[in-house]
Amino acid sequence: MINITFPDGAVRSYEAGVTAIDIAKSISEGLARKVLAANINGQVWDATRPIQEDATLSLLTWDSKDGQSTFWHSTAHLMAEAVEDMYPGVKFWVGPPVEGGFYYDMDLGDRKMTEEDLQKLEKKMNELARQNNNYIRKEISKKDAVAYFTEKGDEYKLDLLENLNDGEITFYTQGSFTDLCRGPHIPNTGLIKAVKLTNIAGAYWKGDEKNKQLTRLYGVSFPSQKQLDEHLQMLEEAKKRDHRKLGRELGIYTMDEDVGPGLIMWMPNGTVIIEELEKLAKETENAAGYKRVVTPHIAKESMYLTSGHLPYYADSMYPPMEMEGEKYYLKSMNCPHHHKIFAAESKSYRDLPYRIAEYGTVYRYEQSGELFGLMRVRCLHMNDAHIYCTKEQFNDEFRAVNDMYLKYFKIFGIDKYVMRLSLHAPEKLGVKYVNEPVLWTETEEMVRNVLKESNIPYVEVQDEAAFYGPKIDVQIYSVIGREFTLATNQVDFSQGRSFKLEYTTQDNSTDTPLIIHRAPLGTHERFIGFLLEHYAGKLPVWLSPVQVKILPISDKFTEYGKTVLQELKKADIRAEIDDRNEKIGKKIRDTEMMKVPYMLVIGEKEMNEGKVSVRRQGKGDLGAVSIAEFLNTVSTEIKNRSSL
RNA sequence: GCCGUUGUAGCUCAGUGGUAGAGCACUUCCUUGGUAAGGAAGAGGUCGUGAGUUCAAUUCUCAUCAACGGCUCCA
Repeated sequence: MINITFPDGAVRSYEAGVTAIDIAKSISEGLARKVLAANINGQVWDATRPIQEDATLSLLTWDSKDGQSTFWHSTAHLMAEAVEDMYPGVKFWVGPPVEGGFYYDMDLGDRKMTEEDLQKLEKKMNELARQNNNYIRKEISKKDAVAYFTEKGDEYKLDLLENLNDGEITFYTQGSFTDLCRGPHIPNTGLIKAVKLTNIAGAYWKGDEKNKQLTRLYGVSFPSQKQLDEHLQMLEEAKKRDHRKLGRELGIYTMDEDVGPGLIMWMPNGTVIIEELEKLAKETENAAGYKRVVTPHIAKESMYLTSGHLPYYADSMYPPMEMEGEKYYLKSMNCPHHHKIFAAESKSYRDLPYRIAEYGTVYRYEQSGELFGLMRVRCLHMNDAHIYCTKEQFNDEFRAVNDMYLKYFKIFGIDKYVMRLSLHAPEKLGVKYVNEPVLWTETEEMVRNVLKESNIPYVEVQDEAAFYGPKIDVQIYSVIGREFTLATNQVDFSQGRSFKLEYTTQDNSTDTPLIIHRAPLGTHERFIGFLLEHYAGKLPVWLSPVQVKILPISDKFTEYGKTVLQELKKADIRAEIDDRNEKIGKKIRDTEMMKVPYMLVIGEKEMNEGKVSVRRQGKGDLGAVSIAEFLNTVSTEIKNRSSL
């Protein structure tokens, strides 16, 4: 007999060799039907795998993340079975569960998969699922495993086997499909009640673009049709807050083939948002001791050779223009220009920290397939600044930048983000990173300390640093789940030397400053893209292109409406009047759709009493107040940059 | 850049080997209406671009450009 410890601490005895399913049955049949897998001593196991020793156990159902992953992983196998049926001779690479579903990478040879095939595959998968086949785990020797896949002619699985040893190789079989797989899997295909194959994509083998491109099939599945329907419904809802859709509907930005891919044109509404963000940035930076600078959009090749950018990033810079025998590049970063400003006057330690800021326009020739709405573009406006400081000043400066981030995030109500400490990879020194092993270690430790001291939660990631130093990235997710770096705070111990930047120290020698590159508000493009999705288009009043819309009931009240409009404009409120020949219901609907935060409905009653009837977007009628009272409310809300 | 999909009016989308349609938006007229779409009429597109097949191409084929879903990349 063995002792099984349950999550609540209860201990029960079972025969050795008992399975999680058996245990579930001993509790209730209903529970047993829902069990997908089990957590045994902290490891996820098949619910059908015999337990031989004392163990802690928790049963995993759809309600747990591990349960879902197992479910999706098993569905990937089911899909592979269907694919093998439709495409005999197909070779498989890997098919893991991912956030929101699963995929399987495969080599179809010369054949192509089309959207129609997906529906046929779904049908086949449903058929196979209804056969109620068990997922059967089998431990197998490396020799036999190699023999199996050699026979099958699947060089991808053989490649996987190369890195595995006897004793750690298992096969899983369901129905007619057998796969090399670590597992675990759900007990039976019959649990998979609803399947949706979402898309076909190419994916390089082992993620390397030099390798062959495999066909990747994405899908998602659920234990009930209802859950699938809800999932699809949720995706539909998410699409509604896609910044590309909102950007068009709200007149924020546009793009045009004649202008070029990835080149954003900000329309009047979007420009208002830009100006408000810049106002915020300038206020904040002024208060924090930054000075503003303005630099040109181009520079000679020699500067990017000095900076070291050209060798690393030539491919993603627009090709140079030739003038007077010189090559000029569109700038893809502002730092070199800023360094030149630092170098323009001799500096002493008394001048440090020297902080200069610019909403700099930079151009990056991003790969065509990477362009994505406002999030990934080829011309961007960075909330850029560079801080030149001594080693002694570094901690305070770096922390001040972090504090600035947190201040901004509070204003925007940004709470779902990950701070990522991006470190170098020692084996790539001299290739991807400047070859200064000691400086790397030192500065990485400095940055880590700042994060620790300020109690900011963060994750460390290798091989994500800039070529000139470690950095902290703030990662966010778009509504369709793509990850982006919203803001960045970087240490640079390299360019100061490259540009021979110097300051006179207190003892009259010279030293090179450390440089901090920072962009808490990222770029206008990405930040506004993010904000549109974050607020679902319902921007706070201070950011709204139109803050107040005046809606006269009929044209008899247009004149009064215009006097209200003048009052609002005098108070610097962005207001408009809807004097179209439309009914009030129509005017309200249109204004609601444009997500204007305040609507002022005015008619006979309001005109006679010198009032306005206030309607808040998404909230409805708030009743009538005097013009002065409304002005006061709105002005305060704007001044405080309130989020609601 | 690579794989796949798509490209018809400002927007969302039907449709066809014989040079096109709806809804919304737009213009004009009627209507003067109290908190999410009042009514009528009108205007608007060489069907992404280029070539090929054909008596005839928006429709079929190829190329190209762009967008979309991924992969790779992201100072």
